[in-house]
Amino acid sequence: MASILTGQAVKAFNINCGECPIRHRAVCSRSDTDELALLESMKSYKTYEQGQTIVWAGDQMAFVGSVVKGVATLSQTMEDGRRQMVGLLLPSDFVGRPGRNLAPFDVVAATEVTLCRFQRAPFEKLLTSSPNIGPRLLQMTLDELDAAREWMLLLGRKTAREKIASLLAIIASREANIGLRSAAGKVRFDLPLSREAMADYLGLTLETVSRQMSTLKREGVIVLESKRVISVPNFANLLNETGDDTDGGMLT
Amino acid sequence: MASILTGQAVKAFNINCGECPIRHRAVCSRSDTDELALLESMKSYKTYEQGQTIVWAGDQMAFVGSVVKGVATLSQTMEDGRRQMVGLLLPSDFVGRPGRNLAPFDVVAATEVTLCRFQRAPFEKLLTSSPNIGPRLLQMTLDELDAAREWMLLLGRKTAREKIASLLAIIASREANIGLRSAAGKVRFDLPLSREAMADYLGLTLETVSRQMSTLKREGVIVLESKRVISVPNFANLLNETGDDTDGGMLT
DNA sequence: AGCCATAATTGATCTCGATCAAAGTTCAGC
DNA sequence: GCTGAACTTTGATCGAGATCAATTATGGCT
Repeated sequence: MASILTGQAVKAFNINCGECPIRHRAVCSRSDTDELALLESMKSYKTYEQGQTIVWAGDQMAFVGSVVKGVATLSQTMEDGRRQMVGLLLPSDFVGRPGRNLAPFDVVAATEVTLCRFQRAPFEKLLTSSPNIGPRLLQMTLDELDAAREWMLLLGRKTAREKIASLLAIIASREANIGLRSAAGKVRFDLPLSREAMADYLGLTLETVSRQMSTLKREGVIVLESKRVISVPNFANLLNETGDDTDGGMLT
Repeated sequence: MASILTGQAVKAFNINCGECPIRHRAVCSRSDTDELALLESMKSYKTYEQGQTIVWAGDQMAFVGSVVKGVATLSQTMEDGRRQMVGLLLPSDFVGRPGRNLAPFDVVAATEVTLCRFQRAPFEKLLTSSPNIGPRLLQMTLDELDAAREWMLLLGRKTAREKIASLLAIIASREANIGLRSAAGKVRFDLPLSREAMADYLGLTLETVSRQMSTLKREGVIVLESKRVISVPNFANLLNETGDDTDGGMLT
């Protein structure tokens, strides 16, 4: 299932990653014990503090891996400072591109972020020798592509209100691990982005984001328990504001 | 090289495709004679007339293949009719998604389009047996992803004028087979899209597209030889209007 | 050529979101 | 608990692009 949220919607590895608080999703099948061992020996962890740039666009990227903890963003910036986020990386999302030396976009830690990393070179060697990893990566990338294209609809055609509602619905469903169409009643979740980061993602200004949040709050669609903690009394009401097909949600 | 133009920037197959006016790009290496023969036996051609929908979003898609002639678009539509194009398929671009049964977006013939098609099922079997096709498809998909993300910047942050200039620059460079940074002098090319299709791609209305075209024409940046044939007296001037880094173009 | 349907241009006006500006919050650090 | 910096909200105004509405090409057809 592809999420509109991020190019990295699909989880990365299913190595039983010792110290990781999460289990990476299946790239290797459980029977690929050699691959598992090799991957296990390659991995290393690194934590980045909030606001820190993990990789600059155009720089070498020596590793691939996945987010263990925290939230990172993928974004690009124009010369005059206009910025557009092109992906949001939540825990278990994949980072990096096999076969690609240079990072095409900035990767920035939106909160404190811990990555589980694998050296790119040996990982790519493994890619050619294991019959399972390649197809899995292709499927992941196709999911990211779908997500990016869903976001193109949001950026090109949705109103500010619809954009905000869409973002909140997606974050809510991902954090709560519910499907977007399961229009359950009350949902409560943490918003891991500043108003400015939301604006960068939605193609808006931070003032417009703030105003729309206030409006949705005034109308009772959302409740701001604190600036970064939101609860949604009735998830169906939020979905109604996204502009997406009501009986289905925005996913294919 | 990824193009901002389309998710399908990278060419598809390098089969010496008998009747095809183009040569499909390398998926199989030349030595994979068995695979080549198999692919050759699977292929079939189909022509769609202008305006015809090749596949509807949500429908089964029994084939993969590539565009031989003409221009097709990938797009999605909201219930109320708002439409956003998410990819533009030019000759030699790949169509369809291995491993995916359902089409996520509408595929429409913008001009008369001829596809060279392969049944999806046998193609996927080939995918597992050949060591070359998989990695090639992964690289293609990564290029499409880069292109989609470049387009997100355009949709979210560029002005109408910059959007038009970007689109023209990309089509010009693709049709003329020149790099975006080769700021050569005069370029002349065919515009295979209606004003409405351009608007759908750029997240604008057709009136705004028309107005910006007129403005660029009035200022001498472009010359409208006919409504669908454009010449650019000085390509560098057009690039200057795209909002992208002047000494490099919009590609990584 | 002339006709007609479709595509494109141009004009007038409106509106949503941007911009400029000023308070109000929150929280880390002393 | 205070203080100050960063973040957020709110207000006033502006403007780019949308919308509504005519015209004006254009190209396919008889």
